[in-house]
Amino acid sequence: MDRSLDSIDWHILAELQRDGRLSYNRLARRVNLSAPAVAERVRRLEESGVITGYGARVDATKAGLPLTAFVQLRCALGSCLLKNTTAEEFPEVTEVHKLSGDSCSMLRVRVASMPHLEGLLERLGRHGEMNSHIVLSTQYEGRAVERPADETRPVTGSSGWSR
Amino acid sequence: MDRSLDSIDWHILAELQRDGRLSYNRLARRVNLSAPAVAERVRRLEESGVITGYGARVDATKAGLPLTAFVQLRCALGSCLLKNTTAEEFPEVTEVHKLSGDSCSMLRVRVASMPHLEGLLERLGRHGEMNSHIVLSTQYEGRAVERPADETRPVTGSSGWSR
DNA sequence: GTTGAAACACTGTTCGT
DNA sequence: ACGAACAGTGTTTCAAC
Repeated sequence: MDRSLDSIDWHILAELQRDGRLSYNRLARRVNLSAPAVAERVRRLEESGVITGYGARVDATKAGLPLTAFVQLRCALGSCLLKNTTAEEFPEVTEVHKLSGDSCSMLRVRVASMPHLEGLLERLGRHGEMNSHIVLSTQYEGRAVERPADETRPVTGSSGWSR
Repeated sequence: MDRSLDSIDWHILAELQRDGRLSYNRLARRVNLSAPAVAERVRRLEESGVITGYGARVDATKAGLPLTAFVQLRCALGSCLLKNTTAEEFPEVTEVHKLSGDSCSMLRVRVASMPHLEGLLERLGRHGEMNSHIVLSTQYEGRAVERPADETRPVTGSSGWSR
């Protein structure tokens, strides 16, 4: 059941990520399969959890939330954000990642205005040392999950440390 | 045409972000409107660019790309990543943001394995000073674009600096 | 995995309020 | 301008090969 994806699966994933409303008919034509066959593959991708759902893509800026920032948080002892708050308290926080390295987490936030960001950072700052980075512009985003190139990419060896 | 979104629009956006395959019939029922009325609103949201499309959500880990990292890049003069490379050369890079502050850009990357990441960072490192943060786990992600709370959030004043 | 058929559901339009 | 019904079309899903 955890068998890897073949190239037709990747083709299906690419098409569905580009247009999640494709019918099995059209999708089947694009991947050169019949509708029932493609329906069965999609069903398997959904049940195995590779496809988690379908959603509309919304332009946050056009919707009135033009500001994005990344916030690195180094949690203070006993006031870790993850253990002391909920997602509902911080609707501006769109992502929370635990990190290796000197900050324990990386937050992504989205706000309507600079005062809004200022207030948010003040509320976040109570939970530890903060390092915020305002996004001036987003050059590239929303790339589809693609099949990784299976070519082995050799890393330059450090001759002085190899034996 | 750039008129702001009312609460029904936000309700529609919430439903469509949760399930992009909702028919106008079901959607209309959920927002207490008729199908033609809701179809017209969705059409406007699409044409005004608030809704940019519909797509399948794919679990990158389940698809064989379990590693994510953030990379802050401080471009070296004359070898800025954005001006000297293309998206095709770096399929692992899923986002590129220009930043304020000491690093000129924040990259988000997604790879299949640690050697894969190592090779990628070596290739990226040629374009400037790098600061990478490996994501250990993602606690929260994919939050829908929501209506911002319009309550003004007053920021604590700094009494010593106000007049 | 493919083809064909039948039932179903959806969309877009038209009309009435 | 909104809501309701109708007709046409496209889709899904089953069967058999």
